[in-house]
Amino acid sequence: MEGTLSGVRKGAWSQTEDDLLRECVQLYGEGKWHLVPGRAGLNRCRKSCRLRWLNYLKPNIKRGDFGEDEIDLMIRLHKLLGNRWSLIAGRLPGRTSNDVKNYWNTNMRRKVHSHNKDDKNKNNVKESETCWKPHQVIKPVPRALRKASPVQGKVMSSSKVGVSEGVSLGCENWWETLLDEKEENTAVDNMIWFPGAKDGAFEVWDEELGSIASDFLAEAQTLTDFLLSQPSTFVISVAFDSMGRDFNLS
DNA sequence: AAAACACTCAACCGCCTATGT
DNA sequence: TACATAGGCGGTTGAGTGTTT
Repeated sequence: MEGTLSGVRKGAWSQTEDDLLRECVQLYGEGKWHLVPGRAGLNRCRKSCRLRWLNYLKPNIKRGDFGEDEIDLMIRLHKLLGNRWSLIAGRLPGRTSNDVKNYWNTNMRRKVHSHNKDDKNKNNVKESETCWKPHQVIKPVPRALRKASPVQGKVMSSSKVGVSEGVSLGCENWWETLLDEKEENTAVDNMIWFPGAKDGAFEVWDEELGSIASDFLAEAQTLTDFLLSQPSTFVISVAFDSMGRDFNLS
């Protein structure tokens, strides 16, 4: 794994390198990763430095096994967001996207696999005892509603889902009405939409995906209930995160 | 005891997007 | 508008370690 081809060191980080990187970040702060190798005196590429810091050296990184609550939240988030590991990790304090991804790929994949086998055998084990079954991932498709005008922009259609182009949201401050009743917020030409894409773009879920989202809504009479219920509040905060806005439910 | 196999996780790679010129 | 550069992300790899045979 280790090598110095093209002059840049690769492979596992030594204690000395870790110390240099830590010192550099403490001195200059995070960011400007292209300057870090020079500043720290490291023969590593910017990406390697960034990754090492984010996944290993950064303070408050939680090590060790995932707790039950973390796993539960991870499953819910994955159900909603798909393989958006950084977003999922953002909702799991102290966990990195790499941790989440690794955990999912090792533990959860195996569970899916074993579940499929179980299905074939059709034994008497109750669903609640198997704890887990493969779910259909809601993979939101970002639509063209850029941050320049996340409010007054248009929800662009996708021929795949067959929605009329350019549905105006007609909502000056959409986040202010986010907590209104679901009828007002979810129905756009038979589609369910949520803000939540990167950089303020909206994401639109078609009816099929919406039916899965309804799992989350099942226990709530209104969207307000849904959004305010744990752990679904991340839906809002993800949206606010992505728009660079602070969000506080209290 | 040792070989084979399975698993974990740190790290790399390539791609995409945002931003600056 | 086009290009260059940086930041960030998900997918994948492979060395190290643990377990089984």
